[in-house]
Amino acid sequence: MPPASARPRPTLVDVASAAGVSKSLVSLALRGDAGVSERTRERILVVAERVGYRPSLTARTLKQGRSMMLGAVISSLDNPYHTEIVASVEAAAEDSGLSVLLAHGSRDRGRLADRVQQLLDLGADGLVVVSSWVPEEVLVAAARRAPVVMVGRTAEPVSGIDSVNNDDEHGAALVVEHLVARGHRRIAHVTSSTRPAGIARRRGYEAAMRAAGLDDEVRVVAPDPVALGALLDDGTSAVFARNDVEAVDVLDHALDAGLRVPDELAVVGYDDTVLARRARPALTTVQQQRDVMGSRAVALLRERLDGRAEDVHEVLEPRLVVRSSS
Amino acid sequence: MPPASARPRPTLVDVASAAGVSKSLVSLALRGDAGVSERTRERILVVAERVGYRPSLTARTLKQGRSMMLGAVISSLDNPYHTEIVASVEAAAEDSGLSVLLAHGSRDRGRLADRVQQLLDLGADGLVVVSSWVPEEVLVAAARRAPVVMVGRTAEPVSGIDSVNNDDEHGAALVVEHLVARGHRRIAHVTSSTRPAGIARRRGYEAAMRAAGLDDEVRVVAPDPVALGALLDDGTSAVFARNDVEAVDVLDHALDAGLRVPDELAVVGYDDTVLARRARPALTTVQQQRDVMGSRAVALLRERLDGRAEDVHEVLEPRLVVRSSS
DNA sequence: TCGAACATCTGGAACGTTCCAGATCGATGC
DNA sequence: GCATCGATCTGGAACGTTCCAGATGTTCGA
Repeated sequence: MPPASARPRPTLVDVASAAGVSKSLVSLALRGDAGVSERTRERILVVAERVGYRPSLTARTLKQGRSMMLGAVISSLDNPYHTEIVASVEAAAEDSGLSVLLAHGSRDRGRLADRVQQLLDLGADGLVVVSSWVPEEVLVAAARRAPVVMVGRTAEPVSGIDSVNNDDEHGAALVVEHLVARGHRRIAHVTSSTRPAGIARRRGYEAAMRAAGLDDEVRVVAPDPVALGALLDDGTSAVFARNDVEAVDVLDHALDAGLRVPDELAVVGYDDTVLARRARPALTTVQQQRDVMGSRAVALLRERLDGRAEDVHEVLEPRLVVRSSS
Repeated sequence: MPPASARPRPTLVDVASAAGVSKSLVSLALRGDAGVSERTRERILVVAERVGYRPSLTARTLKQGRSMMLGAVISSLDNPYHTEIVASVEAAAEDSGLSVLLAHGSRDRGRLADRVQQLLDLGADGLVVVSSWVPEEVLVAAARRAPVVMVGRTAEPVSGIDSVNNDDEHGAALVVEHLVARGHRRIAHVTSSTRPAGIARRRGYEAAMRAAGLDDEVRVVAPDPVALGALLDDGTSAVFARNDVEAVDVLDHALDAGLRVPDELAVVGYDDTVLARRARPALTTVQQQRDVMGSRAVALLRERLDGRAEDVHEVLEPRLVVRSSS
């Protein structure tokens, strides 16, 4: 049953007996405790190295009741927006001496819920959720076990969950204002999303259109070929898509239809992912300060671990990034 | 120090005393052991549910010496090729009742080595490595603690590490043969890679060119603007890029330069990622059976856990996927 | 010279499981 | 009526750490 190669891994006791001291002393020495003489410490370090000792995080976590490890739950590995947030969370965690373990669960709510439980059962000290698909009640329950922060999604008022988000409504308004300033009036919004962020962006679009006196021009369409085809035929001069992925679709569609971008059609996205930079022409889009999101998320978790009880919801101001597609 | 909300989580003992039985019985009941009477089992399940009991994976792992958990190490979250492999590993692991924890470490060798150690220290039963940046000696050492399989990269002969890879040389040859059959002679290879897969693809390209009697046409250039510009000026009629990411760059460059693809320039990639499907025109590329890679990787780990001692290196045959860019 | 203070080290309990060896008890076979 | 058996349950050791309470030995001041 055990692998053929399985020499049982050395423990503190092995190091201790090899060095002729007690296991407690080995533990102290390896953790750099002050009350260990320099000579002994060095001898112990050498022996530990020689026998290939590595501490068991499992045992340590069990004893200490904390793991120095954060869990990150992510639903999509193929949306750069999510993965870039995770990367920024990792960077921030590392600065705090914490490490991050990722659990991935597609858009399957049940599976995502399992992954949340798994991270908690493993002893994660906190959870960063980068997914709008994890059911909120699962997170509320999770928050009773360890601090939870949602990134890119705002939690319900008194759920026990913190959140870091950008102001999607305002971001959408920035886009509309930009297009209006460029002289556009027929500005359509392309979205397929029923997720909170998508809804907020749509609301922001509609409000900004009304504010610009363009109530009659409000037009929301799905990103499917038929709807897009109709859109391009009816004199629409600018399209604001709910995210970069869908903006790129619109772009491709317009170029295939022989339209010149941005002269005949302006296209704007949201998220400022690598897709926007890579697109031809490069996409105008909305930037969400993802690096700040990561570090704020980690900061919020640490505050909770230090005892904060009230929920905190941070909202970051988005910035318009103008490129050549508008 | 402990969070204000911290009610210590219930343990087996709590459930046991609430149900008026021993902790051993609770353990047996929750794990579905046969020797527990139906009546008691049910009572225990109810009580466990009521007090919100969840087993500690940490304690279980410590006691059992195995975690039912695989670790996956990945260096880049933004290359769809890697993330799609991870997704296929996850699917395969789930079928075996194992879960997968991801550790991400960019292209920082030191950090990746740390992540490998962390997964092992946490008790991962096996490691899937989807990164060419983890130093091989780190993996060789890791393989003494738990089975390790590399995906998309072939291990050294007797390292104790298994691998699942595709035949990059053959894949590159397929591309060249396809282009030759289409009448191309000036076929250049675009690559920037010093990684094993990149090198093998280049070797395959060169060999296939020679086999087609095109020794004089062998041309390898870096994917930078200057080199690409020169390439497009000198009558090159087809470009084979080392992966889809770079193929898309070539595509953009060619289109920007006013070339028609595929009429004036054929472009072919490698990996068959979502990028290839999305590109305009859609990219001809090489498919690597990523789903098979994931399930073979998990299968190899399981065999090791069951005692296999010899290294196994699986090589899958790649398939050409012809789309409209060639 | 003696106790105190300090530096250094040790033993054992505890963390929450699993699992082995055995306890308990009613039913069964003879 | 007695040993045996099976079904059901229990106690305690063990996994590899950490950490507390204390042991040991050395040095110092008076």
